[in-house]
Amino acid sequence: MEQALYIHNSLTRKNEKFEPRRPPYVGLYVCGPTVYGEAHLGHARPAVTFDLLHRYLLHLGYRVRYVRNITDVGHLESDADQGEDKIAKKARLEKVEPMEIAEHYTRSYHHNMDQMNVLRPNIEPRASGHIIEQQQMVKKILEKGYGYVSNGSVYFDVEKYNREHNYGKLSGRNIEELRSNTRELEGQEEKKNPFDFALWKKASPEHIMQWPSPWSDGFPGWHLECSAMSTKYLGHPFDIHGGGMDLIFPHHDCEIAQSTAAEGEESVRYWMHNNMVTIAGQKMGKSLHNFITLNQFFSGDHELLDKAFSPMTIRFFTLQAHYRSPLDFSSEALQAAEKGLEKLLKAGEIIDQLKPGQQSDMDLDQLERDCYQAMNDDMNTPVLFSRLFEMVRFVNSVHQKQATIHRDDIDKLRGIYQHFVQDILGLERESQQEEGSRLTSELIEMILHIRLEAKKNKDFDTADKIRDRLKELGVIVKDTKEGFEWEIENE
RNA sequence: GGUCGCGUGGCCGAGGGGCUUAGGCACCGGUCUGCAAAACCGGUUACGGCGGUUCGAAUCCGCCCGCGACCUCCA
Repeated sequence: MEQALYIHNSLTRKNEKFEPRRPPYVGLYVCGPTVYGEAHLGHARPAVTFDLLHRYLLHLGYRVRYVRNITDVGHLESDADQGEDKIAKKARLEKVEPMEIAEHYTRSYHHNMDQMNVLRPNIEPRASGHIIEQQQMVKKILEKGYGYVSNGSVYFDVEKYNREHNYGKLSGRNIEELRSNTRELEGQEEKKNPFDFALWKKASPEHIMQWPSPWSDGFPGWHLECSAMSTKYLGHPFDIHGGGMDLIFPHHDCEIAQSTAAEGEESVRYWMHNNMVTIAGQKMGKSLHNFITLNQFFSGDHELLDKAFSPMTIRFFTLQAHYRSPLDFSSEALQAAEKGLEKLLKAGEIIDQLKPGQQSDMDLDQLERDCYQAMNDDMNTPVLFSRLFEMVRFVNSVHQKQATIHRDDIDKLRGIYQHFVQDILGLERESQQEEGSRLTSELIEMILHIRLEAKKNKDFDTADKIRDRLKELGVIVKDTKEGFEWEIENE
């Protein structure tokens, strides 16, 4: 692979050549879910985006350690009254242990991600399992003089940090702007400046999730877990940190500040951010009644959906847009994606049936170069798909004997398909009742042979009756020159 | 209000100063077919608005309109 991978670094806002610090090893950290509810599209997009990156890096031969956290503690309810721990709040409502809630939704998340063929990260650390590491980081920041204790809580001294470094460099904010824009909120009197953020927060007595610390019984500040866990598992500095665009400020700017304060230098070499998801042109939100969970997509059980959409369709649809563009979901667009995906998967099956000819009517080396070029250009999957669909057209033409392919090129074609469609894009046919279908297949074939006889005898009434009846049962029959083809309709 | 980003044909979605017919879906015509489906071939519909820079702008600049993310304890 001569070409080099370029990725868009949010820090410089430019596409940069990707060069790992210690090849062939690559450290990748991505902000994972807060497990207090079912996974929705806002979870699917970053998961699929960075799954693509993960898979591509593996394909290129890198040894990747992919870390994605599970946030199960410490984050406060914004619209809620008391600033009660989000998970604790839900637990009280449902009368179960907070960890039970976290566990439940973690499993649900895993299940949804498996359905979409998202490879599991190598490590999925939980914030609750890394309280010690987070406390150590707080200590380190205090020792270096970038934090201060106030009433049992520890805050990060943004002003001091900003004198030597650039706070807000990732989001393009500056401290003066923040000063003038900060809203008046309760509890600010503990802080030197309103824009200081918590490293450790003292818990109120009714707060369920809390841990002892030198400063108070409390819980770690929001941004700390990612800094602590990425350092622990990937070292310092590490290669790539990813997440949604909505996390750039304050989350990732705070991470930069914390790590830099603790370690003396920045910890992340490439920042990558996926764009957001909208539904029928609107942002997704519970109050807008367009909040759709992945399970609702898979079942079709939502008023905005005309039908169910398979996990693989959601994956394909997500990848059809570039990860840095906004992605708008609609029933109509998804139905188009469903057909496109089917066409692509079908072509994969046809490749195995191709008959070789004298020469090839398509330059497969060029095709392969084009595919790599698309991926290397900041993972331009829309362009990759346009190349792959050109390949699909060629495959179908050969299948219909309107084009030819040389024997050697069939293997090459199969390789390209395997690498790009299956390995990198992670698109595969969802297993449709594999077991017990052998008898079914043979029965269908037998019936179709009888139909072929009928056709030969010009008994089209019988032939059509068989085809219509099979269609009712979900079996699509297609006549060909040699005889017939059939397939089972989706769903 | 501030920062950043987006606005492409019926729908989705790349590209990004002249030449990409991008691609998918839909629609129309053709080939094939007993018919149909699929596939293949061909076709239609573009670059939010107004100015400017340029020999030339969808692509650069300005303003306007519309949409989105973030703006400190909500990943």
